[in-house]
Amino acid sequence: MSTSSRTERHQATREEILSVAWALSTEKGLTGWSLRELAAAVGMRAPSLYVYFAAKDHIYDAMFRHSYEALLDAGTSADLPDDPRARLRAIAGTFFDFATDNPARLQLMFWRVIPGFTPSPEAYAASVQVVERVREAFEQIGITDPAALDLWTALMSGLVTQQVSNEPGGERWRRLLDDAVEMFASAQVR
Amino acid sequence: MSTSSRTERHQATREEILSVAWALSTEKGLTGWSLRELAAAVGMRAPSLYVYFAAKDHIYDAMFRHSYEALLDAGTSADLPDDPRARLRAIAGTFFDFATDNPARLQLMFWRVIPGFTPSPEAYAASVQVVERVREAFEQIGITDPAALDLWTALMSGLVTQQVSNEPGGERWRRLLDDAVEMFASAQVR
DNA sequence: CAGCGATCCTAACAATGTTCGGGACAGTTC
DNA sequence: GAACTGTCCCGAACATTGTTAGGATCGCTG
Repeated sequence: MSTSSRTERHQATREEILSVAWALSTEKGLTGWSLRELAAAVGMRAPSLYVYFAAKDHIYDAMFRHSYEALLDAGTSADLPDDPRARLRAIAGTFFDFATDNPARLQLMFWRVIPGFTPSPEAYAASVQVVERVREAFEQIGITDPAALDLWTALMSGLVTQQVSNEPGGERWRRLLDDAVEMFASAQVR
Repeated sequence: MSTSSRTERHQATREEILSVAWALSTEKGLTGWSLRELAAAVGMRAPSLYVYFAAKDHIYDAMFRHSYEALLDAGTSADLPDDPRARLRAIAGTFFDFATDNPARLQLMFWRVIPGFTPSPEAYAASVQVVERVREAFEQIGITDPAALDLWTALMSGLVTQQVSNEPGGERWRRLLDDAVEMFASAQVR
């Protein structure tokens, strides 16, 4: 286990750094911590972080990717009802609750909070996969129009954004979710 | 004109600084310029800016306020048709075009792009006024349910956000606007 | 055992927003 | 007109940021 142990330890440290970065982001905001702070919380000095990440943005990139993979997981584990509208409501609810659960994560995923940060192709692929998953779900229901999918993503992101930026922790837009789904569904059958 | 000329010149310089800040933001991004850069473009050094603004965030605050006042202007100058749905379409179109016109402005108004920046009460009041204006317009049409207004703002912000962050300069979500309005309107009459 | 690469450090760099202290000049007051 | 006062602007400096350079240590590999 010699060679493997080396890269294994490397990987383990990488993930510990990420885990601490998440804790700091949740506690002090996505941009509320410095590399020196992060390093100290892991038990090292700032320059040593560069052994594991080439730049601070690379840490954000890994977090970005993790977020979308987590969303994919949340979407997969949720079991969906058969009735089309109930199914849409379930998808919407899962997404909304996931998105509003951690504001720092939401900022990273949907807002451009970090100046100059653009997700890497690999990280971006994870986000594309999420949309693809929704597309498949829509197809099963019988909604194949790409425009409908675009409208759906706009509606969902709008609701979540309003909730988090105007009434964080509240339910004002959460309560509208079923109505919004109903509105969307009715517009599809014409 | 002694005393008045002093404060007048002060005010004029303040606005010149803001104007240059807008130019820099449009050209290099909302957070793509430094105080030294801004100062140089106005013909002074960074510390002198503090004569006019107590901090960089105060410059952003003034820009934030200006943005919402401009949106209010755009909403006021647009003349609205009588037919309710056509009226909604006009409101939506005005808003969408204004919001997507300047990405830096959109970021400042609706996204939390500047770490730690929160609009001052006076600046925030301008944004409240915009929502209030929409509320009045809705009232005239006959939509008085506050939930409908919340749904509307979510829908609009979602469409604009998707357009700017996924296809800046394009029309993919702009084309959905009338359909979105139709969907919203149909859901109100039940 | 010799060597080499991974890991971690201290020191330092450039850039940032911001503060300090002082100089120049216009306006007001005696 | 002289003295004062406050505004405007500056150079120097500070703390903090992400990041790089160079060197020491230590463990795995030949």
